[in-house]
Amino acid sequence: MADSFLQFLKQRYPRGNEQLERLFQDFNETLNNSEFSDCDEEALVRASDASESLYHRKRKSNETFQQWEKKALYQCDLCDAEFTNKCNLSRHMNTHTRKRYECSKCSKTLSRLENLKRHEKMCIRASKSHKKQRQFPCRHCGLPFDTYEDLFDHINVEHPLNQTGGQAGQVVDQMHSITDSSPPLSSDPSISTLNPQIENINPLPSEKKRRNRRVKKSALNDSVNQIEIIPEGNEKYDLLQFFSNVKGDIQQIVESRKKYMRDIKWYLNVKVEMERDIQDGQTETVIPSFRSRSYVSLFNDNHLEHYLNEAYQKMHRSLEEYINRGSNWIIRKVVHLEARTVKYAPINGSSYMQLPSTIKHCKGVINIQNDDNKCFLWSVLAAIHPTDNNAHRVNKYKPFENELNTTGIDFPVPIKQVEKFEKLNNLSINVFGYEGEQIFPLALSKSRKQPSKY
DNA sequence: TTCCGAGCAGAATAGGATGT
DNA sequence: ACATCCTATTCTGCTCGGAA
Repeated sequence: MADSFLQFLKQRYPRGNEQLERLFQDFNETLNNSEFSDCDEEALVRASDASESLYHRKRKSNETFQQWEKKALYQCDLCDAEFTNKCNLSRHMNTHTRKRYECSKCSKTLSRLENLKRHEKMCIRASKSHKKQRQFPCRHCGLPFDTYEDLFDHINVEHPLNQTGGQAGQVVDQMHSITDSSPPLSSDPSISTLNPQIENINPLPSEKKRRNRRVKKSALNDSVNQIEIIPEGNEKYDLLQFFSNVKGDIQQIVESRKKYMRDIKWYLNVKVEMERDIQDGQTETVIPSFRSRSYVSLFNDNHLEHYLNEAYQKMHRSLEEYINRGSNWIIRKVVHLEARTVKYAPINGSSYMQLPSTIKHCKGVINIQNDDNKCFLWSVLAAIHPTDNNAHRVNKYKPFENELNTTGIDFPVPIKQVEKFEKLNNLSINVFGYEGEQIFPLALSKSRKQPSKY
């Protein structure tokens, strides 16, 4: 009761002045000294009145403790944030789905509609943006577009494969096979059309056949899942057409994984075979991958289509940059598109879990078998106090537990507190993640005062 | 001259609360 | 449920002064 009341006071006056903070402190000490009994509500309310008289908020609430206690608390499933108002919880969820609102004047995106409106009032670049040259002209008709996404849609609708004569999506009678020696794709989205003869003789695969072109791989009890979609017919030679054709497939894959895992993280990866001429008439062939960024799709969000468009743009842009940067690379064919999904769980250091075998057997990682939430602490101590035998046992590090200052650090340690921990203990710490057989940094030390100690 | 840190201002983020 | 206002906090870019 008393603790609960103190929590009420703190919530009601979240940013008290110095005097009020002192009062909280005294009040807390009083509680600890048991001068108040837990049932002495009247005394607590008197203390509340005293605190209220010290702090005048602009918008004063008349809510009583009893009213406050009755209020339902709405908790976010993803980050444990609590709200007294359901609407605010709903609004808060946008921070997880990363919904953005784009300024029509400068294309900047903001997190909330109201913030966008405020921004637009101040946006001094309005007049400039109207004069801004559109960056993505179509090479077929010259029509300019603001975004690659718009250009992509335009080409798919207005200039399909038959731009120079064929209609790949409609001609179904001529079933001549196509060889991999067909002419290469252009790197420019607006000239994605290939040899018109090929377009005419090579129809798109039937829907039934297309369903059979998926190759599934999974790991870690199916929590990590990869589905490869193999291009067929002209799709091999027209990346945009391929993207357009498999969009439904990807949507279906992501939706079904969401049904299975609830919240998921996913990304796309396209592999493209490329070649170039080298000396003496020989050619060099490579199969680079072009990855989209990672997306989080929550159970109830509906931004998949937008994410897909963005993912396609990102991959295509990477491909273009690769070609422009490289030495005479030309595209031979699209090998496949991978859709990789993994269960989404917000990152926190937590307890022991088995490592993937590739990491487990590399002999370079200590996986401490703790049953508490202090895996971060044990990991740091393992680096400071290396041991030859049974390095995975917590007991090896318990004697040193008090060496580290963990004031104000939560366990499991959130990524955002790593820097605070570094400062408290004068250490440099890097945190890495592992997903889809790739290691990536989650937190890199900003400390410049000394080289990485650990 | 360059680098670095402190301080400042403006903008963005996001929670509390209220009105419709 | 949604729109909106208010506002503390955080982020970011810029300037400036001191030290090397």
